[in-house]
Amino acid sequence: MENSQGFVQHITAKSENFSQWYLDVILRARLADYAPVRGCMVIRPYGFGIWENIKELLDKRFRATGHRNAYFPLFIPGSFLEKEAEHVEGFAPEVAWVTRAGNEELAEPLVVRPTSETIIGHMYSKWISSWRDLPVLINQWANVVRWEKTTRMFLRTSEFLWQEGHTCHRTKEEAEEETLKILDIYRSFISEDLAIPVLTGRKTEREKFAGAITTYCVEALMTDGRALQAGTSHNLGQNFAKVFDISFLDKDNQLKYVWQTSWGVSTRLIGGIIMVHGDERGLALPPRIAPIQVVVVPIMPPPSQETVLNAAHNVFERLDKICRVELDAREEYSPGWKFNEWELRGVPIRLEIGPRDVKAGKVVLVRRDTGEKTAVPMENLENVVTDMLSSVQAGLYARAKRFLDENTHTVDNYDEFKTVIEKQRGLIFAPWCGSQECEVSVKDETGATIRCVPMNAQPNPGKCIHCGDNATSWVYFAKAY
RNA sequence: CGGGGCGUAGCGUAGUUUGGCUAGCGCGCCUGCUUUGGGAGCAGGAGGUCGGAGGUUCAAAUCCUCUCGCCCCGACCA
Repeated sequence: MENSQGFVQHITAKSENFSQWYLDVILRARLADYAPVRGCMVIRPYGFGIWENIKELLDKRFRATGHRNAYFPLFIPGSFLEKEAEHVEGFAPEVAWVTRAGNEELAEPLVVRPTSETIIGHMYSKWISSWRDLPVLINQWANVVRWEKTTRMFLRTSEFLWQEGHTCHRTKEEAEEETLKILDIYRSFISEDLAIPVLTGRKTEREKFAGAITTYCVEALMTDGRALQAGTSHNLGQNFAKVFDISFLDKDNQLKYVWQTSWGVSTRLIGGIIMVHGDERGLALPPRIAPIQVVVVPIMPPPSQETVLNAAHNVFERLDKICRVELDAREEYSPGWKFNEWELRGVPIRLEIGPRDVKAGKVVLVRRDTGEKTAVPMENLENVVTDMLSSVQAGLYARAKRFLDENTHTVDNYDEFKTVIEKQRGLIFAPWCGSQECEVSVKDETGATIRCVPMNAQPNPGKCIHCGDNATSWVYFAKAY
């Protein structure tokens, strides 16, 4: 794309100041705005449109695997949170409390849910009594509140939207299978629908969910070289079942605790989309989740106004049957202004139609990922648009995949490790002895954390990057959001 | 939570050091005419009391105290 700087007058250069660029894109593309409450944001219609598409596509995948949606209360009795030791310790510092209603002090203070394991566990203990009641496969789309000290739009806000799945199983094996099944749904959803390549793996003891026995995760690499945890799937074992007494009589007439899982992704995914696909011109949205997939911009100098507008309406009607299309016929903005605006807002395909095109029976298509322009005969319109939407989706994925590959470094000595983290960032694949001491030391000394232990860890030779003892596995390190 | 920076019209800012403001400018907005294939032009017009509270002073955007919020770097964290 030539002259890319000249067109973008309203956002900070991505190469100059990534953080500021990120915020500018969000505000200028009208994805979200600051709320009058500390750490909170308003998700505007365009940003919420992305979330609605994410919801729809993910929900389909959940339903297809037997999950059903439900809704549990926003308020949780304060005492619930304290029942699971690790869980309290993990969440206590960031929990918001309700202690008063009107002028009355509440007999038992309530917490605003930071996550729903406890209250759902409480209900499950009422609902489950026999092995025939299992499995329970419930998901909830909800808001949660975590009083974070440092907030950042979409990545970490005091309140955010997410889905949380909570399941109960008869056996340990079934629970593990569910945990991994969900991890795979996340992996395929994020790579196929969001066009973001991810790593899958297991969290270390230090990084896992408070109260889980194992946490699996999908990690993505942002274009500033930092990793983003995009989703997690936890095997909760029987920790919560024991605390909330979720038990059942098994086939062998023995009373047993259920085996549970929980898993979630949040509006943070939108932050990931921005940071993976965005460029100097602003947002670039993968077609599958773009609220507007094609924007029709008519170019109508005076004598031809009616002809062009009619043709544009006709094109709109045709495309409306096959994709999410919008006609931008506003007269108060020039075509050039609209081009820049819709690029900033990340619309995958722009369709230009002017007097010359009408005369020639063509339209011009411009794709957001490459800027490439194509003149298309009117009669092929639907086919070409459909193909181009797939092609943009694939193009964005390919570009992100190339970036991930080029920024994943295999390193086996600590000096090189430190240099790479400091100068190039990205992911570092390195051997680790498995001790928390080394994990913490590396973090203190370099700022990098272990993002995940890969799923199919081969028996690996090698010496721990930090202490030099025999490595138990090769793991991915990165600076993370 | 620590260090640094910033809050003046919808947005971006000048003015703050050295109080004197009737707060200046650009974009955007409104009206009209001309325009329309990469952020159109001209003319006219509306809009701010300087994040908030208190104080010093004849006089405060400007000085002092407190407070709220945002950004950056770090710490912490699902």
